Amino acid sequence: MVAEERNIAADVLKAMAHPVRLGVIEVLASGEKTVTELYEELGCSQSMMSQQLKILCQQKLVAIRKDGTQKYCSLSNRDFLKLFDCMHAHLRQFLNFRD
Amino acid sequence: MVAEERNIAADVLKAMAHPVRLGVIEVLASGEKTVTELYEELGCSQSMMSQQLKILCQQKLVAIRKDGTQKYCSLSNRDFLKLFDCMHAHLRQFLNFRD
DNA sequence: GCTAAATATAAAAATATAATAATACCTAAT
DNA sequence: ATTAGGTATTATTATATTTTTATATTTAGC
Repeated sequence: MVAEERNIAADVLKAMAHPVRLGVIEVLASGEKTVTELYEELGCSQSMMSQQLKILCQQKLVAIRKDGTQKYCSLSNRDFLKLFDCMHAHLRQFLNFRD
Repeated sequence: MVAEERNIAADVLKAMAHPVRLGVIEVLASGEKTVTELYEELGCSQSMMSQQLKILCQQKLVAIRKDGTQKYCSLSNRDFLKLFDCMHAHLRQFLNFRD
């Protein structure tokens, strides 16, 4: 990776590096959801969700389609779901996190 | 992932979400390096490198062993190297980044 | 046109991160 | 004991992120 790629990659990772935004990615792994479904499921405010979704969309991690008065969110790049497996292993193996 | 796991995972991702720290991980993919080798190769100050290494160590992404007056850094968890492949694809496919 | 539901934006305060410069700490060798 | 090389820490300033609250926008249905 050249320096400029690393800058952009850092922005993408930063977009994932937040509990709510990670939650969004995880929930969307099982399919499309509306904004309301997301903030209810993740227990945060509507405003918070709207702002966090914007960040995820900017980095093209999430895509949104409009239908009437609602917006449906889905994952743009399911490839990053691999991260959750790595992360689970890391939490357990290196950060001694157990259920 | 439960909420608390997401908090910790966010911290791990945050540790990776920085151009210098991504650079460190990438350079260490090819093997152990001293602190000096790292900051020379990545073109940043010694102080900066020391601080960034501390963050990577805290999240157990990098391990350090001491030998005399030098410190040798290596990757604790090579599993996250997968990220670079995902990221390359993402940069090209979604963020229209070309060489 | 009015209303209500769904979503977005703005503003502000609190907190965190980034970057630099200066200084301190270790350790091996003399 | 001093020195020099390698690394860490601290302090500071600038900038960015997070979170909350209030308000605005959009659209469907009446």
